[in-house]
Amino acid sequence: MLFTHLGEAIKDRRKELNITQHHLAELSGISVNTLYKLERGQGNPSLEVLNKLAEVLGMELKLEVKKN
Amino acid sequence: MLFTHLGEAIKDRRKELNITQHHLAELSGISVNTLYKLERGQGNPSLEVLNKLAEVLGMELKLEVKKN
DNA sequence: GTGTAAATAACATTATAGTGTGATTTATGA
DNA sequence: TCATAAATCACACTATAATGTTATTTACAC
Repeated sequence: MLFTHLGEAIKDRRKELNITQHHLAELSGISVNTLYKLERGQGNPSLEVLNKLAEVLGMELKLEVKKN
Repeated sequence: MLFTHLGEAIKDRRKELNITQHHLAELSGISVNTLYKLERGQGNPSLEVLNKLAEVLGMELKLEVKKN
């Protein structure tokens, strides 16, 4: 529930690139289980996992001061 | 080494707001140890920890497609 | 509708993040 | 210089992320 947002961003990007969970997991060096849960907003992924996925997906993780 | 970037962003923001590690940890509901390691680029923080900190610091975590 | 691949799911095990405690070191202000 | 607070660090314990295996369900091409 908490991380649906990030999970969907990853899923959308994966679909965009037309690769399967299995394939993305393999390319990123993480397990399908971890990816599957992440995409569904379950679990609490580590920064390492997010970074690995971001790299393969051509994405970047940013931490910025919120603008009003 | 891996996560120096995020760690520094958090440390800088904390300094900006003039609060101590102890205080920020308390406000965020995480331990000082976890925060301390994160700021130093050690460890591998979970998304939950990053989100808790981001909220207190008035920041947001974004995952975006990299632009060239 | 049958066969195949992809996604969803449960579960036990292993690796490790997160915590609490206490000690040491580094600022910092009186 | 002395006292106090903040930051750094080690370490053992607990909670849980990540994995591997297997099974089930869903989607999709033929």
